[in-house]
Amino acid sequence: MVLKKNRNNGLRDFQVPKVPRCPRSARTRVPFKKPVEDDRSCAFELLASLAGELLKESESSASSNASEVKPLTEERFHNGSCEEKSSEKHLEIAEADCILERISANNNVNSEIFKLENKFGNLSDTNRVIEVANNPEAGRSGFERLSVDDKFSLKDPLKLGVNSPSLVNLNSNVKSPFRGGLFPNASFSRNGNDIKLGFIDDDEKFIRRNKVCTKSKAFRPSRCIARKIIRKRLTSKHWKVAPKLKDYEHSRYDKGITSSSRKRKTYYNFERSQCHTLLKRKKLSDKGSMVTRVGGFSSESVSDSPKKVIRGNNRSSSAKVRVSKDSHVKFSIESFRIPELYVEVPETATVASLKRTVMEAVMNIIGGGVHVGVLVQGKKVRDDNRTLRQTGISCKENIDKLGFVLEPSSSLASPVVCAGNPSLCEASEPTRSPGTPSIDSGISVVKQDSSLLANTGGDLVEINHESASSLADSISDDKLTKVSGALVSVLDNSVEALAAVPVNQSTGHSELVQRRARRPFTVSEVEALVHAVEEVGTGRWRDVKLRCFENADHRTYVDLKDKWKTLVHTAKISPQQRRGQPVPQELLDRVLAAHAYWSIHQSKHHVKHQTNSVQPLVIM
DNA sequence: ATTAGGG
DNA sequence: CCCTAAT
Repeated sequence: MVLKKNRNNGLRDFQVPKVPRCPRSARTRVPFKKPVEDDRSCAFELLASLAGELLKESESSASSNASEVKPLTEERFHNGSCEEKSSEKHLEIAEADCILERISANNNVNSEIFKLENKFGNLSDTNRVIEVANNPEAGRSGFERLSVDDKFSLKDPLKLGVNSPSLVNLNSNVKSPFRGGLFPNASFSRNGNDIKLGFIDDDEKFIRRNKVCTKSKAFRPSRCIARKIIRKRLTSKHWKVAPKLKDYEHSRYDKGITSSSRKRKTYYNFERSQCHTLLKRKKLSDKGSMVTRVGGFSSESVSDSPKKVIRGNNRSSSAKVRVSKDSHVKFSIESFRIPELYVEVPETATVASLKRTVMEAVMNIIGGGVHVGVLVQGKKVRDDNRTLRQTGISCKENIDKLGFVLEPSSSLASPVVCAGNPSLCEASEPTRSPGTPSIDSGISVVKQDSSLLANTGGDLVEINHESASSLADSISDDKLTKVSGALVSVLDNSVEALAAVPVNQSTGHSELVQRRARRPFTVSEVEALVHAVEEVGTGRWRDVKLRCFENADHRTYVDLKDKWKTLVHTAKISPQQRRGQPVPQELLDRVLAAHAYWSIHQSKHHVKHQTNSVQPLVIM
């Protein structure tokens, strides 16, 4: 079978014609320099990149010539006149500004969105593969988190990956009380007596690159905090209180974060001010809140191919199946549907923040690693091992509903963040979107699980105050209100009921709360962990965290503790039984040594010594 | 908020 | 990783 995506006809929607671009070389090095200005184009770029990746993937897997996908070379760029592109860019931005202004002015987003759609639909030029796409993790959180004073090398985008801890500092003259040796390749930076491991993580870029944020929790990026809160909220199965609207904000919101701790006060306040917009419940209660739903960007462009083509009628994409001899099926995918976006902004939000919000929503989707889902008869084909014939995709069959959807990478089970309206976060099957809320601008973004689209045949659900409260049910019952428009603007002013209905309750899908994406510890991390434990001892995970993982926000002290637990276990079992990325035996030995040592010595006995001076410890 | 331990 | 109980 030939899976061919014609470069001229296919994937047109992801092509980027006008969008200004930097040369590949420049993109890889400077792309994050001025994220704010670039984010718009970044989305387009990512779209283009996505197309490129898809193209590349399919072609390589289909034994076609993968080299058809060529990145824009510097050469090409120069030949292509930077100035032109640059001016185009300004045009684009200006245009976008206009659109968004119109949107905000009229509160009528439909027409404008359609125009945007058309824009997307006209994208042409798949000759570019954006490096970010190489590492799904890298681009997920949005570029705007990268500060200008980024000291990390951006030459190699792959370094931005979670599992690629970048070295902050290489002076690793860190003595281990156990080994008395040096950490060879560990990436430690010495900070007084603290050894910190510098990690770059998509979610943490912001923190790490902005010192301000690392020191005081009061300045912690609201996003992380918010995510935690959201998770917590979504996690708690019993928060069913239906306070009066008036008290809602306080009773509900404060409940979670009001704490006794005085010193965290500012933190909470900050958190609150930043996060309140996240809680869609509150939001929805706000009279002026506007929930916008952006349908997938897809254009149902019709190919002018004269061939005998079965065109997929699925809303999720525009696909064609060409029948050819030797029972090969040729697909011509004209457009993909991008998973829906949920965007919610207060009326008082600025246009700029709306832009960022939409931007981030898009980024979250296409930057988080995208897979392709196949839909037949409106149903998602889940069994990847089935043949096309078995699936009903064959020359004979009349494939009137063949569709493709872009969906978040299902490999990592990231949380579906229902920043605003949890009821919209339908739990649906394995593919969960790594949605990340954007709260920087006081705006929340919710990415809808794309598989929802698939399961529902891609129908859109109208959101309004009537249907919102029962939306979750509607979705799960497949009683979807079809909406012709790609975007529905909602002025919601009475969703009290909704606000009080936990997702779990209304949907019965308690699994909704996603567990965090699995993030295997790297050797460097293990190294750091071992080192910290050696010094601090077990049972003081907070200290361990502070010592070596303060900047690795995705590693909680619980994580560290758990990791230590597994390390000890790993060290005990035979190498054959170990799985995952192998941990150097040397480290495992240290683990055992430290474990043995600290199980005898109470770690508290050594507290003072550990904090200020490296106290040589006797290996048991 | 942390810690410890089971799942 | 998650969840919880106990601090």
